[in-house]
Amino acid sequence: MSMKSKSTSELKASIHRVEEICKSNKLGLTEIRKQVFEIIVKNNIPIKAYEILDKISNINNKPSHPPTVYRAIDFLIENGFVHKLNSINSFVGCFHPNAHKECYFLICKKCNIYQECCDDSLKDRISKTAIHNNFVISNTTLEIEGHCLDCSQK
Amino acid sequence: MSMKSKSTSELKASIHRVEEICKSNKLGLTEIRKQVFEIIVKNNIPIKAYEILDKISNINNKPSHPPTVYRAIDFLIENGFVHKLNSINSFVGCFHPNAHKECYFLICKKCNIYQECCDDSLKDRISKTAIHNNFVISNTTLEIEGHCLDCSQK
DNA sequence: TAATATATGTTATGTTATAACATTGTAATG
DNA sequence: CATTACAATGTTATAACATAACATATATTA
Repeated sequence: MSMKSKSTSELKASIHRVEEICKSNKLGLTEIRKQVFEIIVKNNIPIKAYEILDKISNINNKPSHPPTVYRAIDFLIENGFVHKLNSINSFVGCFHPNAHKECYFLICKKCNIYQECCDDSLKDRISKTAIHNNFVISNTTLEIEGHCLDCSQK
Repeated sequence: MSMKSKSTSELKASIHRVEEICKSNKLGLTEIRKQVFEIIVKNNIPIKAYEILDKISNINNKPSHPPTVYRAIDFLIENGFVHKLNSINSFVGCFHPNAHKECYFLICKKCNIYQECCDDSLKDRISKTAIHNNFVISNTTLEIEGHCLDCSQK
């Protein structure tokens, strides 16, 4: 699997999917939340909160404030539409929301492209590790940093 | 494996081990670096940089500044004596430095006790996932948050 | 000893995130 | 319809986390 960025149609589909999920679950996908989601998914690399803030301010032609952005992000994360990459304080869109609540990531340090890598065998292995330690998982952060194929060949 | 805190003898051994490694590798384990390491390992839960700062200031009876602490932390992380938990912006001591450069963690959200869980099968699984994606790993963050046995029974 | 490298001190500032409270919009209920 | 309640957003301020830049000190070695 390559780490190329998403196509326009993939982006559209992703946005449409979120709209549908919100509609059917009666989640308030307000204008700001939608704007923030679109900014995040259209960015093909992880984006920072204050970068979103700048973009939102530009779109709406008036300054926005951090809480506005962080609240929207919270909403999007709570509902599985967006993930936070703790290792780089950045946010990425989820391209299969509802498939699972946890996502694992490969993050290229050179080109910053990221890739979800949530295969079941990995999930199982983490689950077994937790069980082995009598531990009940609430959430998992797995972020693998390194170099993607393209960047490691250069 | 329980998540109880380390015994005094384990702490002493841990500190002594670091001293030995530094001596044999000619790493400058200065007074401040040693103080910061001891503060981190003696704390049986993950500790934050500014908590370390307070403790250092108290020990030395004079105010220290953030760069002093962050530099010491950098040194300790570079040499594998300490790890950062990105999901909670906190630091923990490593009780088997040099065994491997990566560590995986279970972190109890209730009592904050943490547990290293670096078994090979998990490491292999992560490694395979990377290979499958043509990805070359430089570093991995795996932090499993949830509840330990004691806290999930209460 | 002079030159160099390593570590620390100090000031300031950059970056990331949230608290607290006011205001607005909207839906539900009497 | 007015009232209440709730959800969302606006706004100001500040908390929490981290580093840049430059000065000073300490140790190493040519």
